Amino acid sequence: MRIGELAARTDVSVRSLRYYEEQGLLTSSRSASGQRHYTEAEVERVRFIQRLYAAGLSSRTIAELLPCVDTPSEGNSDAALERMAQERNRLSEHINELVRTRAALDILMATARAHRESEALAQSV
Amino acid sequence: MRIGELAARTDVSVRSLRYYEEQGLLTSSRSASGQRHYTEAEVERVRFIQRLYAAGLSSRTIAELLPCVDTPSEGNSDAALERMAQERNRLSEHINELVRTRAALDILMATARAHRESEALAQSV
DNA sequence: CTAAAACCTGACATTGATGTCAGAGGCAAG
DNA sequence: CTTGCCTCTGACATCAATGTCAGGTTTTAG
Repeated sequence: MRIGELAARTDVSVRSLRYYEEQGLLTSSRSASGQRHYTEAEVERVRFIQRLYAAGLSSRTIAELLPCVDTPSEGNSDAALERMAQERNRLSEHINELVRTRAALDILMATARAHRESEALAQSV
Repeated sequence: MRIGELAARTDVSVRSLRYYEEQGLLTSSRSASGQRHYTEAEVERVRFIQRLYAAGLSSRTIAELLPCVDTPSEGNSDAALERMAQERNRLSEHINELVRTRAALDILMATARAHRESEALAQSV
């Protein structure tokens, strides 16, 4: 498929796809005239990339991990495994923090609701 | 306390504290000579702001929610409550996504480890 | 064949939070 | 009083991901 279709199917802009390639996160075969062509597999790959972005990884970090996805053997494995474990921890910590923040929001909302009700009560008297 | 101390205690740069004030997230009383002064309460507030930033809220969004924290009564409550619920949902979704990403990373790591072991095995033969 | 739509490269713009610098003033200790 | 550190404002720089535009080529549909 060409870049437009990949963009449509992944909800990622054409611009971004080209940027991913520039950053070494994505590869494409080129037609004789130079147009990028992708296979089905790239759809999943782009979604995975998006997911890592959403997890707060930079493209540099993603670029370090993806080779490990492509060829899960090789000498890279050792350092890459370390790297992944590290990012995994960062992610876990981040998740914990978000959960705590959500809890804080819940308390805030409960307080606000309580105030609203006490106001309604005051008004009804 | 002055801005330097607040910065030190919250691990937020002086520059950022001034930025928060500019964005309406933080207020300070000024001394006669124009220097900012803060109370103990601001320490917690800055930490909370950082927390919301980490949760992916923009300063604009934070600015919408904080009034509701300061005066949890008033007419703002109604719209603000809606806003908070909305952000709360966004946050929950985000957390879910991160958890799924972490799971994907775990699978990747397991695969890499398996490969490493099978290689070690091959070498030992 | 022709026009519209999609693609190419390369460049510049944008956004948000933050860094950094310059020039000036404030404040505490020696 | 002076020296050193902190603070002030205002401006410009940065970074990463993405948007946007221009000028040119390719592909597709009629």
